[in-house]
Amino acid sequence: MKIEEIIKSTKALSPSKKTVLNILYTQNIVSEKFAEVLKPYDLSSEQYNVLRILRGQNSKPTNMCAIQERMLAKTSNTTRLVDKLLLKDLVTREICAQNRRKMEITITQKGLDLLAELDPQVEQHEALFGQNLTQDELEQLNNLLEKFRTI
Amino acid sequence: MKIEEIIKSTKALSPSKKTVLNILYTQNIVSEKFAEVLKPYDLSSEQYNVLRILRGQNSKPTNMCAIQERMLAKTSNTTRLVDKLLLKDLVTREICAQNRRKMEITITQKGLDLLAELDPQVEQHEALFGQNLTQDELEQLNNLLEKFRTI
DNA sequence: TGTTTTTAATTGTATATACAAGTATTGTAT
DNA sequence: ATACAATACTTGTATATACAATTAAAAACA
Repeated sequence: MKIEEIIKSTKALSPSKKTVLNILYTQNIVSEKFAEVLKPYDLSSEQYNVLRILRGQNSKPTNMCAIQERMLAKTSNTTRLVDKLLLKDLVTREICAQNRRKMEITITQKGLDLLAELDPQVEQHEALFGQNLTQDELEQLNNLLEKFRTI
Repeated sequence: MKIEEIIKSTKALSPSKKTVLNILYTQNIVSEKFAEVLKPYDLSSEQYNVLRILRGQNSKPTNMCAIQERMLAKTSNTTRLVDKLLLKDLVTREICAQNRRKMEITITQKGLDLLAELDPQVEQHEALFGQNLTQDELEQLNNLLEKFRTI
């Protein structure tokens, strides 16, 4: 459905405005669907993202700064996300011996098992959206988005 | 910057995964920049969106359902957004005489003035992102996003 | 008419975001 | 060595999202 129909706009919109709205709306759709995938596991997409980052570090201890750097939403509050993951025993948190200001966050086996269980479902979620586009079109979309956000 | 660099991914990502991440990340950039535009006016993007919808109804009284239908984030809590706008005298809220379950939300002159002041800045925000793309490319991007989210 | 269902909106609770202020540790400079 | 600045993280407050439960009014129906 065209974005004008979705927001029930009566007047025509400029191409730039349409693109901004399309990006916001598409993100909403993708995120809602992803939340559905995670819901049975009582995990928010932000918590999932932190776990994924920790595994990406080959499960080595990672400090808060490094996690934050790798997150999509650069301003999200990593402390409180890690707090939630700690309560579920999906990560551990220890003070770094070399620099006592730093925290070492490590994904637990339970966390790794959870991610392993989620992997095929996450892949399916991504493939679901990709299905209507060819590889070429996906690449084209990626290039256009990159160009668009470069200001 | 490519999405792999942004999330500092060491391994290659599937085109679908890249697109999902690109959409989430681009939305973040666009939204952050938009929040900056609104900040001096002490208005959140969601509050702005409600005001824009009310003006779009030619400033006629609009009930909560109609507002919600036009919002991009379909699950956002319109009651509490309107509460905030009421406190700032940007809208009024009255019980509908025909159907006392419904609420009639109307944008005030103060709300209209605020939007009028914001209009050029909002347009500039959108144009800023569109500047690196031709009209054709913007249209292409709109079509690809529409195709991508159709599942 | 009285009961049930549907509709419209509000409220409660948990989570997340945005941003500023605060605390503790380390680094640097005199 | 002491003072000051920078770094790393936490905490507080307001706002927004997600979702379920609740309230109130209107519609449907027996």
